[in-house]
Amino acid sequence: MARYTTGELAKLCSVTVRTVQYYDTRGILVPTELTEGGRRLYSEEDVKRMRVICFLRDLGLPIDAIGQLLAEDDPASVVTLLLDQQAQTLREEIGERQEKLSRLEEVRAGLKNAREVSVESIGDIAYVMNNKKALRKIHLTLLAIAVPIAILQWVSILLWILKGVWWPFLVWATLAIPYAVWASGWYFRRVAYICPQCHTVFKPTFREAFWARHTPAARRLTCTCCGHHGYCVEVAAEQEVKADA
Amino acid sequence: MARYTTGELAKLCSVTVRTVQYYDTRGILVPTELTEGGRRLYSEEDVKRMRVICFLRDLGLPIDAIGQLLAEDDPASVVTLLLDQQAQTLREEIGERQEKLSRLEEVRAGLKNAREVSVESIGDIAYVMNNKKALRKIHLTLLAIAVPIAILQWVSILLWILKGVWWPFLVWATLAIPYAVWASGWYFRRVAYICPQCHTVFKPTFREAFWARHTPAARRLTCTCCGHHGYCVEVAAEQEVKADA
DNA sequence: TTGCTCCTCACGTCACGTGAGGTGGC
DNA sequence: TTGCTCCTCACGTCACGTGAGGTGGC
Repeated sequence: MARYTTGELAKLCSVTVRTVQYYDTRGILVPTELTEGGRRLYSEEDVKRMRVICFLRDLGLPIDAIGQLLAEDDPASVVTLLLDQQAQTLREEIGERQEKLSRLEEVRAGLKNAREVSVESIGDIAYVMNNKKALRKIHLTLLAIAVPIAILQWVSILLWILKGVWWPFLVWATLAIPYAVWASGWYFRRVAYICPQCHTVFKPTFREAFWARHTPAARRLTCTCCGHHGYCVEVAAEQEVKADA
Repeated sequence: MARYTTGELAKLCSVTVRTVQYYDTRGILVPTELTEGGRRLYSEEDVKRMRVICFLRDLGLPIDAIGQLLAEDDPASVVTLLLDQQAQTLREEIGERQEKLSRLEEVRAGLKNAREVSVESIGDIAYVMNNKKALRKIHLTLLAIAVPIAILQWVSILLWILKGVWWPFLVWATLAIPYAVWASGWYFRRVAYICPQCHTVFKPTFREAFWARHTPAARRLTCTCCGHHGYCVEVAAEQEVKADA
């Protein structure tokens, strides 16, 4: 009967001697024989077993699970479960990493837009990203508020032009202006801005915010903290401001 | 100036107290102040820094890298590199896991076809999977050998039917039969079979293999090791058999 | 004084890698 | 005798979790 030393087994299975020794101490693959000098000797069977261990290990199974599986009287019942679990784990790990990857891309995009790359600007990007869901909710709500008014506007205008009926437009105008002011107030109570200079989250006055130049994501404001004037990225306010603010 | 205890900071950043302590010992986030009693006190700045640390950590960056990044005078040059590296790492990890996942599915399919689920049958599946590339190469070579002969066959048959020229078919037939025997010999010297009973890789006699019933992946043979008769999965032989075999 | 929080060791996780110092076997 | 292989500790990896045993601070 052929006998292999630790080193020979290691070479046959493309692992290190240390790995073979480790599997012995863990009881995953115990040598068939020991020399008087205490050296491990492995049989042909052991080589096959080692190959199975490496194969399962390379699928990502933990070695303890492999050890238990190979010690089982009836592996059939365990192995399918184990493989299913592992498949599930792998899918989850892939999902996690894809999520991280897409967040990473977002950060890279954020850094390109940043004035300077500092710890604080990374903090700003983190803040904006964590805040995005809340901000989107506010935007969607505002849209839901604005859409019916816009519809009424166009209906009244069309009535005027096509039918010469002018009074619906007058009704619309008298209602729409206070409505728009109220909606703006509602909106600015719920959002805040990040100063790119001092990185503080601040709330501008209603008047300044209302008339300020803006892009879809930022507004040209004066920071209430450091006085810096420039485009500030919009975020959802931490909590609604109380009546006195 | 607001000061936060370890527990308060932990709550604000949704981490454990132990994590906060750990980041201190690692020098990633050292508290601004210590009480006389040796308790850590963190400032508002520290909270922001902790948030950045957690944000970057959640992208999968190692904390040492985060620590170095935040200690940098000019993070700009480092941060892009670091993020690019991390993106690369994540992509590789996703690739690895997808590869493992597809191998897992293969194993599950293999187990369904196995007669019984034992350590040896897992070994067989591993063997077949590792062996697949070599086997595919043999199959493709055989195909390359067979295709020209098949073309000649059809050309000669068509000549006979359409033009009444019969002699090309005769020439084809006299050449094709020895050629086919030679090709079969070439093929069977290069493949072997796994016995589903004793899990040995064996080579049948040419005569038995040539006449045996078969499917695309298996052949009905008698194991030269245990005498078991039944379908045996085809694999590429470890090395070409020498002249005397 | 009683809870609660915080402190510092120090071990455990997972699958080995990497020496250190010694020895078997050709 | 000389290399080469193998042996057993034992520490290191990574980011903390989990007690143990003690103490600060309200």
